[in-house]
Amino acid sequence: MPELPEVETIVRALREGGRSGAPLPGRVVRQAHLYWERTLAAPAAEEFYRRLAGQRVDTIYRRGKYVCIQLDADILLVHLRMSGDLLVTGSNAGRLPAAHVRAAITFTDGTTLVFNDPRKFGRIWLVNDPQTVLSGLGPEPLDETFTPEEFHRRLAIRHSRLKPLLLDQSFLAGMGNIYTDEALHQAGLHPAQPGSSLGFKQSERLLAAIRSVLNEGIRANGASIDWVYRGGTFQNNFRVYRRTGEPCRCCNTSIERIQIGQRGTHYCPSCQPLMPSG
DNA sequence: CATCAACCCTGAGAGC
DNA sequence: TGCTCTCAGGGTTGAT
Repeated sequence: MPELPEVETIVRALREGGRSGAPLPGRVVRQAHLYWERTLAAPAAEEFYRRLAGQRVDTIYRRGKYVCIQLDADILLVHLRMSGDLLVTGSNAGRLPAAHVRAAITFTDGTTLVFNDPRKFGRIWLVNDPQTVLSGLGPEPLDETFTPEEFHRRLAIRHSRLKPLLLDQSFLAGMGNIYTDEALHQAGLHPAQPGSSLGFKQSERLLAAIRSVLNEGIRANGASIDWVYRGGTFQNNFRVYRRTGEPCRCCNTSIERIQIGQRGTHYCPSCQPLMPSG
């Protein structure tokens, strides 16, 4: 499931070329097509086709888990959700990847940007101002200007447990189930620990752990699990995620799996004790 | 604000 | 082998 590192990997591939062919910037849209209309969040399909045609791709960047493709006049925003993927097919391919194509944008050079999404949860927006979609997002965890002091301040006013809090995109943008479990383990914090119970040192340690696992994930080109394969290798570095019953790499204690906020949560009971929050 | 449940979907894995 | 059943998982919405 694409989280920040996986989205970053995809963005870099689209921007710089690589697994998905030559770089996207500079190409001009000839035509778009939707194979599953609900993939398009806004605007209506007819307007989407009309406005997109003729626009040239400018810059490509990531905000939270969104892929942002800046065009001449508008910006194309893509959220991959559970199973989405973006790739570019070659000019002489003429065929789309067999599996689950929900949308395709063909350029004047004959290449096509394909949105593949087996579970149909992914969404695409074409808007003039990205803020109409992205305004609710919290800070970027890897942004250097986002300080431990600021992070601690945000934690201090939230009584929610750390697991659902870190998954809340308005609190912090980009974390998903994998990297949240991994970061909490690295920080030695129990997933049910209330955010407001953390002292400054613990907040600082948590932010460092978050950055550490995200950077590690990016370096590994993301994680490849389930049926969505991206060529990433971070799954080989999991310390707790999907390691239920296996020994903790730090202390050999058996990793446990619990439900917190409707999410499967993996942690080491020994390395991540629940601290009294009084 | 915190918590929970339902919903959107499909493929994988389990059970038979 | 092949069927049916359950469930994960991000995010949104609505209820308590």
